[in-house]
Amino acid sequence: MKIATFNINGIKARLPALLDWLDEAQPDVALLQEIKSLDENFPREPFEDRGYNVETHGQKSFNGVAILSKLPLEDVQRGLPGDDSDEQARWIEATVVGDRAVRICGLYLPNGNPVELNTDGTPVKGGKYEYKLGWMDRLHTRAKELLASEEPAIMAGDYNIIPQDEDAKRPEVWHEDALGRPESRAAFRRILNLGFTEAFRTRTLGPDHYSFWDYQAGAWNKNDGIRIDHLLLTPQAADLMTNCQIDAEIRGREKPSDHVPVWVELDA
DNA sequence: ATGGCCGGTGGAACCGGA
Repeated sequence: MKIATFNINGIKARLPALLDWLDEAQPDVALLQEIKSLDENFPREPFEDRGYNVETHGQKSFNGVAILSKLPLEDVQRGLPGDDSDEQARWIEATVVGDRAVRICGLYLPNGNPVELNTDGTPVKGGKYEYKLGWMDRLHTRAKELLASEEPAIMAGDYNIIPQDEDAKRPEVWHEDALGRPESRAAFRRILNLGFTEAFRTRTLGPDHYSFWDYQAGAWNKNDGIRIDHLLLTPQAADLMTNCQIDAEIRGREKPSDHVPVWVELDA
């Protein structure tokens, strides 16, 4: 079972590029972020024509996540539990049944900039950085539940976290940024330390592996990127992993997203 | 060499992104 995550930065603008990649890469499951679309405006037909089941969790203008799956999707849940006042569409999960059932969660973790801190170092209430860290606390809670199930499960998406300095071409640029600050990295590690496997780094070590290049300042041409799109696997899923890759070349194509797909293959 | 963006909204700038 090939499972990919891809922040497409707008379904309407990305439709041709997304369909080209789907036709080539042939993922069984694609988790999409930043669809920037209401559910009723999402163009389902081209995906259904290709044999994908489509489940969306969108909102107007911003955010929005979706699951495309060639296998049936069961028990679809929308929204990350833990805060009924949170109206941002950043989480969707469903069970995909192949040879085995796999619980698959797609997420778009808040960016968190600008970072606003009180003099004691705590994030300012109501600010975007507090929202990011609070969202990660809720993710930690959901992650514990997934582990407790002792089933194959995956949490994949745009984490907006640069895990380590080697995950950025220019690490010093990110040390005060919400994507690379110590508090952000610690919150990510705290989730990993529950027992998750970050798929990419089990198979590929070293620098110059990125999943995002800014549209500005020729970032792609200079390979001035960051690695912020991740797939986290429960032990039962990690034991099934046979491959994990970043489709970086997609970034150099016509009208690309600023992110590229990252995928795993599970023997499931 | 240097500087450099893009999508959505709504119908011009502005917000949000990372």
